[in-house]
Amino acid sequence: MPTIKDVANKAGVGIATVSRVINDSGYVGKKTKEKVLKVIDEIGYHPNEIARSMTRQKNHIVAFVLPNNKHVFFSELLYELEQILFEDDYKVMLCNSSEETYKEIEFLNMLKNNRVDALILLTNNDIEDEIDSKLPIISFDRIIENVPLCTSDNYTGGQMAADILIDKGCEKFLFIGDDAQGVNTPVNTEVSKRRIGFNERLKERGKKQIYNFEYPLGNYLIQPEKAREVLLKYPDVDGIFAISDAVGFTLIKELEALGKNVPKDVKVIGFDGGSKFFDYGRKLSSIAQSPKKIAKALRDMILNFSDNQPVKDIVLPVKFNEGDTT
Amino acid sequence: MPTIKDVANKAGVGIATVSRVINDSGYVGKKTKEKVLKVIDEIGYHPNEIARSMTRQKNHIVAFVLPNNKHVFFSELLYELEQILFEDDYKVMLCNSSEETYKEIEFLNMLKNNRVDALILLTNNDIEDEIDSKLPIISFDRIIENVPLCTSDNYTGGQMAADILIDKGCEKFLFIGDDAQGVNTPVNTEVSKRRIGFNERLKERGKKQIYNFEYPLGNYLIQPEKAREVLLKYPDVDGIFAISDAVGFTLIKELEALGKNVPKDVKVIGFDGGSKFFDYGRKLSSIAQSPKKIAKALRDMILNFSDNQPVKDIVLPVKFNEGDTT
DNA sequence: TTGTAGGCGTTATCAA
DNA sequence: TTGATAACGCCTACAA
Repeated sequence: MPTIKDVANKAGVGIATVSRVINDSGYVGKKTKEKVLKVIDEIGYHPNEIARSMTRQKNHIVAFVLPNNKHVFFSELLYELEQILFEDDYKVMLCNSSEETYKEIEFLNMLKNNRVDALILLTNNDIEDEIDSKLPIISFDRIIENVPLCTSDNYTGGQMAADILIDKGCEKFLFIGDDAQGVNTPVNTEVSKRRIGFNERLKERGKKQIYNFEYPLGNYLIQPEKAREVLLKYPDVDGIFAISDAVGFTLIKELEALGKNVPKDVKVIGFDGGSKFFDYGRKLSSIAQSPKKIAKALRDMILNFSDNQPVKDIVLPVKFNEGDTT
Repeated sequence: MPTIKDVANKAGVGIATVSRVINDSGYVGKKTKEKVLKVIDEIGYHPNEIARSMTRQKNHIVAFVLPNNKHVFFSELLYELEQILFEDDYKVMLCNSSEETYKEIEFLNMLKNNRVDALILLTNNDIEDEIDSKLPIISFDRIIENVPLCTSDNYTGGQMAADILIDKGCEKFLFIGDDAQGVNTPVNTEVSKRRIGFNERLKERGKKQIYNFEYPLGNYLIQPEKAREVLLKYPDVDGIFAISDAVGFTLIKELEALGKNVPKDVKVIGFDGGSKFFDYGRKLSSIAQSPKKIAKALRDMILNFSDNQPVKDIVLPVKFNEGDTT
């Protein structure tokens, strides 16, 4: 691999001049510039980004720590994030924690070691003690002291779900989901606001028959047997709000297996987006987050970190995607 | 951030000694070692990986260039790859090309810029001219001269599909899929061997009624209208081999919409895995690739690159996952 | 407008 | 066993 020195030698100039040319900085004579560019092309010189990172102590990499890139919503978010950061010449490092504490911590160390420009953290464990809030960390969906937060408006989303079910005539409600989200230890998650918003709005509007079933989901899914058990336990429920689309879908399948008609007997609303599942059966009504908007918000936060600007929390709006299950 | 120098000063030793301690290399006195480790802990020293990469001219990063991490099969492969490389302390950089030529090329440049130890390339465009085969590039599913290849045994997979459909009594066959896989320009892809293996085995076993429908899929999906059009064009077909599960699913939906019974009237086999779709409706019979095995093979190839060992092509076996569509 | 030299934080070589 | 010191490739004062 040719270096800046090779270019300088061959062009008969100093390395500083070559540096100025490739960075388009400082004064460079027109002819000199042309000559340098020609040599660069001839010998196929590419600046060594590692060396650049060395002086800058930044490597233009953003690490995204998440439970699992296979999950539909996460995969969309990951995709949008990578797409938008590409425009600013940031690269995305994929860090699947598989919900393991030791992996989350290892990735945190990577931030310290690798000097990534920023780390986006979607934890499933209580690793607050491991976090140095002076580092460029952004939390997605988890509330961590002194760490800037990006999330969707889960509380309003819960309220919306309540309003929709009430307006459609439901009387007996069930929320089903994983409140803790932590596998090994509970984490303080934004996601629980879905339940809280749902419950509070129901009460505000005078509804009394509300069941909450909080089940520690493994891998963000509910086992069909468990779902059926819950449905059998609350057979008179006619309005269900599921913490995610994935859970919502399992519920619908089990409801139908139990001979219920969705949405006639029971209405179901999920959370995340719904559209992703359209190809595979029912169109699930869902409170939708926008992966694209989230990605943009994260990008803005990252750029603020880079510019040493203050990084403020961002809460993004959700919207109702009507399917055929309400 | 403290540096190796800070550790050396505080411990009253030279930086070389500290280096030996953190790398566990060379001789270090027991007491010296303890002292150094204590200081490292006290001041919270983390070796700067950028500087390490500087001397090594390697950064322990593998770039994975793929069309889109949202696709089910790719997302599984990505996940498995990240998981397995984590064990060897490699980080994975996600590079979505979105099937765009300029992005693929930009990611190739990243490799030249010395950022990554290896680059796994799943292209959708003819960028062979841009590839320097002396660089640590591994091609997945695409045949590129002088670039080591990792792929599943698509040819045998096609043969298997033929055998299964024949054995189940089918007489009139349809292959449907995207042979070129290139969006802008055709690429020489391993994937077309699915069709070739299928056709050749059918002929070997004396079958004459074989239709091939090669449709340039955008985004790896087939539009439902297009699928229906094809099915109407070949109404007497009773055995279908789809290039992917995603295409297979669309076909099943359209077949059912046309009043056909799957598998009674028409049998359908997909390719990739099948199980991923189990939750959302039919259990599609499928020639399954193993993302885990592929990831392991890729890991081995990467390690060989690192050790300057020869890197040989790897072709992995596929197996038939029986669902309820055959 | 250009070139020299020091520094970024490590590793590796070579004396001591 | 240790510790200077020279790379690694680039950027950036500072000088010329």
